[in-house]
Amino acid sequence: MEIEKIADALKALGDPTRLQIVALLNSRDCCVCELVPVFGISQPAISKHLFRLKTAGLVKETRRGQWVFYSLIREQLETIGFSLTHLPDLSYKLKELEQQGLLVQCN
Amino acid sequence: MEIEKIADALKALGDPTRLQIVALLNSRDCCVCELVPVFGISQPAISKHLFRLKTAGLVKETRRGQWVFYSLIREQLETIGFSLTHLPDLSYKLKELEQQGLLVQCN
DNA sequence: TCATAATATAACCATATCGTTATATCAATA
DNA sequence: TATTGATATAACGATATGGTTATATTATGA
Repeated sequence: MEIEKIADALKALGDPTRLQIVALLNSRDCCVCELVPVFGISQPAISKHLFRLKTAGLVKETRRGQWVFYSLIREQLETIGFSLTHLPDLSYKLKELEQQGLLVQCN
Repeated sequence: MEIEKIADALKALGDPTRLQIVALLNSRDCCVCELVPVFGISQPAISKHLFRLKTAGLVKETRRGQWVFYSLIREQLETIGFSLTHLPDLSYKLKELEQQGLLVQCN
């Protein structure tokens, strides 16, 4: 892959919110409505981050009825030479929200 | 490592010039005066990119007399989960400049 | 010690980035 | 079909980024 494309993907990963989104998606696919309450930012901000990751070829979306789920494209991460194994497991954030009843039932 | 630190290092890598600098340093340590002619940008611009990489903990500097050589901190790249093996070998750029006599004799 | 070469820092500017709020789009359902 | 909920897009603003030129710093050598 051209070095500019790799740089673009690394830049997409080089934001704390997006990198945490990627870490979450590493534990399981997530719906936009699940990601919003994890971070203290607006739904449009989350949508834009997801769009940025999608543009870099790092995630793909799947609509399930009303909801849109995002998942990692692991081959692309492999292609740019980035390994997820060094990222912390953030799935506890989703679990906490779920226990507090702050997640919409989207699946 | 905290995810913010990883994101910061990935952001440092997420610029085409800096990623190419890293690719060059992967082939051998380089002096600032060698890097300047490789890219079409000014010496201060190169210095700032190197400072950014240094701040992210990705490179270190060693002064040899008049010249300052930069080298990769490979453990840090490993720590953030980034592998250099997918980067193209850019050492030909230095070789071309050398053959054209456009490199200062700095070692 | 003074001139020169290499590098770093300062000040500045144009553009990109990342957030916001408001609004549009799309699917589900009463 | 009208309403509601989820998501995307538009428009905007504050700050970050990456380049420039000018200047300061540091080391070498006549």
